[in-house]
Amino acid sequence: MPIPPPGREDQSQGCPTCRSSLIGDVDKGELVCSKCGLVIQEGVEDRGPEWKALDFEDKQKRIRVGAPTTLALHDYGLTTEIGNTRKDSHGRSLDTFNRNAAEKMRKWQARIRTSSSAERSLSNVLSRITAVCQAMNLPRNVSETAAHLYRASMKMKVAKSKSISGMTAASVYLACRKCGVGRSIKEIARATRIEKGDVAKYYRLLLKEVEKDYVPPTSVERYISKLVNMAEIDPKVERLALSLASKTNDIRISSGKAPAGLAAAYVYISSVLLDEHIPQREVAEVAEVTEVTVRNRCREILNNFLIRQKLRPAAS
DNA sequence: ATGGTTTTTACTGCGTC
DNA sequence: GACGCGGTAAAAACCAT
Repeated sequence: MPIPPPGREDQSQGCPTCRSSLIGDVDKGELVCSKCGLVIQEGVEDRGPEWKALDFEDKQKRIRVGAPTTLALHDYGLTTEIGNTRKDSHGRSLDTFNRNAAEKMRKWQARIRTSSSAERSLSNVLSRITAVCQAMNLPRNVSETAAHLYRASMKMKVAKSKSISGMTAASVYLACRKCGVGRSIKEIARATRIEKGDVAKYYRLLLKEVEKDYVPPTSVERYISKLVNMAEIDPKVERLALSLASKTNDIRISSGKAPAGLAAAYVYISSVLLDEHIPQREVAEVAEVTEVTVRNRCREILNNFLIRQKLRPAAS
């Protein structure tokens, strides 16, 4: 059943119960009756990720990574196939001349499709990008963005004679940043089995040549959420950490500092304040920084701001 | 290449369970 | 004694110039 464009009504098929017209809710991938709200068909098509996840498990369940018809395929998934049936569109047999012509066209079409070396390498890189994104459980918009970036770099001849794996990693990393998905170079390097320095090198290249706009680093808030998700920390710690972060975000504290360390410090402070007390070691570990860094950030935050614990009504 | 800044490494001492 | 924590010095990594 084809999905009508968003908001537009599809008159061809009515709702089975009230006979009203159907509306395609593209965001949810549903076909919904305009009157009674009945969902006719669910999960018709994945359109982008659902990036609202409450906890880690939820996230695992909801993230969808796939390779449908998009930028991630070298020909956008729009391939023309010329069949080798010996009939024309009306079902009549072709004469010898036309049959030979069709045969030739078919041959060339198949040859051209992936024959140029540029095409072949493009499809190679794109499949690697999707593989990496899949392995890292990244949402689809990231792999799309990464694919787009790689295409752009290729078009601008930046990718020429560059390491394919390096460009893959850099595209994915930049895509993560553009999409606001907090993944560190370190994580990308791990997933692609490339040296961190190389990822950084190609990332800089990409930044300089392709993505000229400023790409803000992943915000501390994102890191906090990520930390909390990964360590399965009580959401109330996250809430406090986020509010502390928003109230104390200050150039004195954050400029030039690794956001992961800062996030770890906020989470740590919050956990202590809420009597959850997650050890420094633990936050440091999931944030992939050292305890020393956590301590230093903590000290700076506490030195610059007076954090008073709000007295809660005595529970006991 | 270089110099300033930040992070890591490695180590020590303190208090508590 | 094991653990969590706070601190320090020096090495390493990072970044802008």
